[in-house]
Amino acid sequence: MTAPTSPLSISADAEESSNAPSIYENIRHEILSGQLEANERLKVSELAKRYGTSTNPIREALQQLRGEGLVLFAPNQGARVRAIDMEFVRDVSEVGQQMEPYLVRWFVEAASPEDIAELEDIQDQIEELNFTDKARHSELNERFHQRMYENHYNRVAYKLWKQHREILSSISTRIPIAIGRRDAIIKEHRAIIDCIKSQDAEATARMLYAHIEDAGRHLVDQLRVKQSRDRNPG
Amino acid sequence: MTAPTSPLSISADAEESSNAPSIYENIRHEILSGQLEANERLKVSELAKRYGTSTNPIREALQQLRGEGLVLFAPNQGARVRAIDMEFVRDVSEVGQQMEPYLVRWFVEAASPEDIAELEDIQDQIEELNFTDKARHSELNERFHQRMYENHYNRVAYKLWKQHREILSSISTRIPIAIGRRDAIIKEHRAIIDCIKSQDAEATARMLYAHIEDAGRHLVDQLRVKQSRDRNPG
DNA sequence: TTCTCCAATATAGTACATTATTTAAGTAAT
DNA sequence: ATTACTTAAATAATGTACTATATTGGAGAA
Repeated sequence: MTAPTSPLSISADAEESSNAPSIYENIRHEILSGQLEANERLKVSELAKRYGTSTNPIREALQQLRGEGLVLFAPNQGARVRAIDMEFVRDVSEVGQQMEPYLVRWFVEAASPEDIAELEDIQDQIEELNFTDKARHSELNERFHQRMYENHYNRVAYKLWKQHREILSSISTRIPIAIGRRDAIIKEHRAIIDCIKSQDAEATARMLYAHIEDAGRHLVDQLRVKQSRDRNPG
Repeated sequence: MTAPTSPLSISADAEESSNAPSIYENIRHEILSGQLEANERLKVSELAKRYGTSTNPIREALQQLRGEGLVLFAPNQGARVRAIDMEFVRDVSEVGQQMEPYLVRWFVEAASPEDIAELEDIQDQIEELNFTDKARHSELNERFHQRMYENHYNRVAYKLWKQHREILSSISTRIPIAIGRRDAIIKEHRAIIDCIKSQDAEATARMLYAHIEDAGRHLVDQLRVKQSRDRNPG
């Protein structure tokens, strides 16, 4: 219904990302994709050189990211990349666990047959892909969830979900999906669709709560494995 | 335990507000307190003159507020104050309604007798004050809730709550509290304390869910009254 | 190694230039 | 006369260049 996209926590729908990615979007992507490491210092002059601008636009982009929480400032020491570590992922995931059931209830009430058909179509694509392409799977998975929430009347909640979702999917593309988890994802998605079809908002909310919990646990577990591997390589 | 204050959605605990309020904090306060009106244009040069600085610090403060969602940008048109209208308040309140039960569950598990005693002490002060001072009541009410959440392990959730709480209390100080609501607030707070004492996390969560719902409805209703008054004064 | 101090570097703020948008005044058309 | 359109001057946003102040990091001495 209303337009989607927009960076921030609370923003109204205005704030549209135009075609050319801004410096803000670039740096944001560099942080989420891991090109910029955790706690790495973000030197303004260095970034300015890299992006071919003066320092002012860089500083403003960093301040915006600060407001979003992806960048931390210390007085007279400038900016650092927010570490996206296990605690942070757990925290963000648990917030999502609270929000998604809330968001989906409205979808169950308001969904048209076309909405549900589209959801099933996305799920078909997920199953067809069968986890052969991690990035593509992540994209489809995001579409699946987004399709349910994007028209929610609560734009604050939607934006919040979207923002957190971007953080989580940025890591999930850097982590393997365990075989057992693959089956579970498909089962859980199908179960959620069934609940929506039977118009049972509370049941859907419960299913989704469990689904996010499983996804979050898996993510944190895999992150723990990765971290211990990174520490003692070989 | 951990220090309070901090602007943003996701930030780590670093970001401390030093003693002297920054330009960012000043503008933020001006927005929340209503000194800057909804959708009012935030002219950089004007603010710079007012704060006795050059334009750069102003621009950076505005970008930070943009990241937080309190300020909206349009290309080549600069910043505007995010309208804190009924829909927005409803949205923020409903997000809180999802988060607070989650936050309080942990408190119920972890609370020491001293924690509970402190909570009762704050509630005593609220009842003693008996709504004679709206600003002071709002402060105590915030303390009551904050006391339950401030030590939660999920810093993302806590910061999010805190940020939203500041938005809501900024309006609640500008509208009257209906007589009936006063009794309800006291009853609900006492009921929550009782639930905590009996160590029933789920019951506490349910009570709190209802409490936030009531508070949110009251806020939106009063805002509706105020808005129609503002339109046809007399 | 550990500490001190100084040079190099980075941040944070000021001043200015360029480009786009507002605004209002003037003109034409209904 | 009023509205709609044009246009130009004023104003504001956005970006560059530079300055002052603080921190960082490394050489050299204890």
